Amino acid sequence: MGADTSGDHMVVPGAAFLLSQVGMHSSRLWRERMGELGLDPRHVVLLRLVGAEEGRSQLALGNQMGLPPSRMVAFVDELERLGLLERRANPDDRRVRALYLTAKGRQTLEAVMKMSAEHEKELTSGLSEPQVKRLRHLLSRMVEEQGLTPGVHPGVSVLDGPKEL
Amino acid sequence: MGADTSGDHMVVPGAAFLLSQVGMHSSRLWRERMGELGLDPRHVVLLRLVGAEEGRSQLALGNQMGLPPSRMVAFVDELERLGLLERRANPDDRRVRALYLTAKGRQTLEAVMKMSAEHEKELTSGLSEPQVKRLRHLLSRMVEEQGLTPGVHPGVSVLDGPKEL
DNA sequence: GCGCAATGATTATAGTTTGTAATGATTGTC
DNA sequence: GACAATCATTACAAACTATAATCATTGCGC
Repeated sequence: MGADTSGDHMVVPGAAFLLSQVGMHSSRLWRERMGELGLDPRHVVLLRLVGAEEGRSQLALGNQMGLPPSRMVAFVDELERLGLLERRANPDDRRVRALYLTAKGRQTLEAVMKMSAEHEKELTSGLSEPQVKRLRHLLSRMVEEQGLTPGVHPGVSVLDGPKEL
Repeated sequence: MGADTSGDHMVVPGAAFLLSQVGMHSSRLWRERMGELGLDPRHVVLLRLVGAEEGRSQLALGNQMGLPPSRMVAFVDELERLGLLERRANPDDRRVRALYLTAKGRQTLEAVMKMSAEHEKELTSGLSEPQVKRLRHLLSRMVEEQGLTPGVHPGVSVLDGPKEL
C-alpha cells in the first residue's frame, strides 16, 4: 500500500493549482499582447513608472522594480532606442539621468492600457458580470490576507511554478 | 487631452491582473516548499509523471513536458543523483532508458503531496470554506472557457507577466 | 578649498540556463 | 545487409542574469 502510485491523487485540482494555472495563462496572454507592441513585460512596467512620475533617476526606478543598475541601463537603452523615453540631464546633479516619456511613449502607454483592457475582457469572457465581480472580490481578499501589496506584481524577475498536483 | 499621465489609471486592478498576481504568489510559495525537499518544480513534474506510469522512455516524458531530449538528460541525471528514480535497460529496445521510481522516490512523492496540501491550506487560509469552493468553481469555469487543459499547468518552462496595469 | 568617501551610470565579466546540432548506439525495413 | 529512423548523450553557442570594476560627479569634514 504505497498509497497513490496508481491513478490521480487529486482528481479535482485545489485552488492553489488553479490559481497558478489560470494566473500563468493570464500572464502569458498579456505578455503576448505586449509583444505585439514590441514590448517585454518589464518594458511596460518601466514605461508606466516613468509615466507616473517623470524625471526620476535610473537607480530610483531600478530599486522600485527590483533591478540592479546594470540591468536598468539595458532596459532604458532599449526603450530609448524604441523612441518611447529619453534620458535628460539633471541640472541639479549631473550624475543623474532623468527619465522622461516621449510623445510616442505616451501614445504607446495608452495602447498598453487599451490592450490590457481587451485582455481583461478576453480572459473573463466566459464569466458573467456578477461572477467577475465575485472573483475580483475573492482575489482582493487573498491579496490582503496573503500580505501581498495591492497593485504590485510579485514577479518582475521571477520564474514560476510548473505543473504540480 | 493626454489622458492619464497623472495618477492611477485603474485604481482597482482587474481580474486579469489579480489572477496573475495571486497565481504567481501561489507558484512562488509552492516552489519554495518544493525547494525544501531539494526539488525544482520540473523535478516534481517529472517525478509525478514517472510515478503515474513507470518504465517510459525519456523522450516520451520529455515530449509530455515540452522539454528537448538534451534537457531531459540533465533532469533525469539530477533526480537519479538524488536517488529518487533510476534508469533501467529496456529488454525490448536497448536504446531506451526506462525510468522507474526508487523507494525513496515514492516517499518523496508522498512528501510532495503532503506539502502541496499544506500549501493549499496556507494559501486559502484567509477564505471561508464556501468561499474557497466558490473560487474553485469560478476558476474551473475559466479553465474550461479559456481552452486550458484541466490539471495541466501551462508554464513548465515559461517566464511570466510582471507588473501591468 | 582640498581630500576622500559616497553616489549614479556604465562597462566588463563570469555564471546560469536554454535550445540546436553533432555523435554514438541500436532498431527496423527494403 | 545496407540505410534511414530513433533514443540517448555530448558538444556547443545564444540569451540572460547578477557582481564587480570603472568613471564622473557630488557632498562632507577639516
